[in-house]
Amino acid sequence: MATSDPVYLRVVEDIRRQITDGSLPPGAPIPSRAQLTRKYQVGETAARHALRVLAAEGLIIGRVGSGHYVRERPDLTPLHRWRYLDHPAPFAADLQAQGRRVTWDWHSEPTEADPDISRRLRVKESTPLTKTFYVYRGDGRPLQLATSYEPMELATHTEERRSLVARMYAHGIKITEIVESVHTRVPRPAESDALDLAAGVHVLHVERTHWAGDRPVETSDIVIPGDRFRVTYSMPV
Amino acid sequence: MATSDPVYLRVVEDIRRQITDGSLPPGAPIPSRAQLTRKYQVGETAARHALRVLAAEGLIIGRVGSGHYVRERPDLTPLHRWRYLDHPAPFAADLQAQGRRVTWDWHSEPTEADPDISRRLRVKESTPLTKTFYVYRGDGRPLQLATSYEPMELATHTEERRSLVARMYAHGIKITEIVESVHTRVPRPAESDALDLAAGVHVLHVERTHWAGDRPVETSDIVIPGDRFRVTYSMPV
DNA sequence: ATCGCAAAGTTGGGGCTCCAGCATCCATCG
DNA sequence: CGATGGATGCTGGAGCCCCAACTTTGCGAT
Repeated sequence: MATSDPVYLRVVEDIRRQITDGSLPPGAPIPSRAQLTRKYQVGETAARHALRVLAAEGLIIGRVGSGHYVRERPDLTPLHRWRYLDHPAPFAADLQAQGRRVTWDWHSEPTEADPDISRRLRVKESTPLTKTFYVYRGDGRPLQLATSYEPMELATHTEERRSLVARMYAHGIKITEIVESVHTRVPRPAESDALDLAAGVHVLHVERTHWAGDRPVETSDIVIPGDRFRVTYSMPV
Repeated sequence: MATSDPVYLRVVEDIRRQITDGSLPPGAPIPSRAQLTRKYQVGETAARHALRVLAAEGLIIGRVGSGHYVRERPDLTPLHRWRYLDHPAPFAADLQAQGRRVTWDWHSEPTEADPDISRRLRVKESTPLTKTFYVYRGDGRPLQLATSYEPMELATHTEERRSLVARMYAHGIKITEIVESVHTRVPRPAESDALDLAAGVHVLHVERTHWAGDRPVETSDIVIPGDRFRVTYSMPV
């Protein structure tokens, strides 16, 4: 706003405006470093920094050798990778940070054919899947349920306390993207039991799928009680 | 992991590990650029980049002239600033990005004494507050409700389509932090009406407070229907 | 013993440069 | 006519440098 604002911010704000108001639609290419340098009369450092900030915000994506492009779907959590790597359930890391003792246990079993899950993993219904059921507890009380489905040949070593990402990596599969969809709903009876839910309490349902390139390799349903679920976070402006 | 990994990542991962395993507790100072350069035998660029990444992740905070420190509360949304500046309600920007036409209207009125709100704003119960009620619609259908409370003398110009942050800035108040707490609950009758909720549907309740330094200057309750609320986001790993 | 001030350290903005690796495109060769 | 190969342009990593603004610290003077 003021003239003393860092110059890279001018670039960031101008491009951001163009993206949010639609003049740069999804998929549109962003000017390259060299072009930005000329267009906004800034140094290369500022141009690079602007692109890096926009990429970190999830608004654009850089493709090596090609250029930067407006993302199809804005990416809400580009920089929170670390809190997802060691836990199949979100918020567990946050709860730990809040000083609560989080523990979890799980067991795996083969799963019968489930059209919905097969569709999510884009495999034939006959493909054998491994279903792993997790219960998360905070200070002893059940906090979250997670049900994870993986193709059976990939699901080795689920008994180990290793993250999915690390396990897949051992198979030569590199997880490149996680897609989550969140909504709330009425709990199923089994869920009410497992979570020790009071009558009438709803749950947050997170449907998460791990992708390796354009192939889904794991999908899970995470169920979080609405009354016990309370996340507090802050952001510096 | 591989030796070909960028060197700054080695620094990031080592510091991150120390923070998550507790050897660097909240408030602890992170070595400075110069110290990191020596300690990890990397260039200054790599050291700076590592600190920038950790700061962007919300794990550490940099204080000019002083140093970087482990944050007390990990910051979940450092880089999503932009999506909060123009909307008092979260997800509105995301819905727009999904191609839905989001509109909203609002009206302000003075509010009677409310101990709970006064407590949240840390003002005496006698302090006059302005209450602004927002309704967000996506393609005509009600999507979210928001009720915002501000001290009356700050709440001028709420009739303008300006963001809270910009309005406060005009008062010389710089919003430095936003704290949100999220849980789900049963909707109140008025909310069911306004949101056109089917029976039995629960809502997401977001309690948001804008802080200027250590002083809360606005607080709002945001209500989101559980059935209509569906956010999908992706993250590159 | 306390106050004030200067020096040293630190962040954040900005600049310039080099290079590896990848993508794209076009021209040339079979 | 089609396939191959090279030139060109782009990103991302990395190095080194300079400077303004701010904090912290310690010294020296009162």
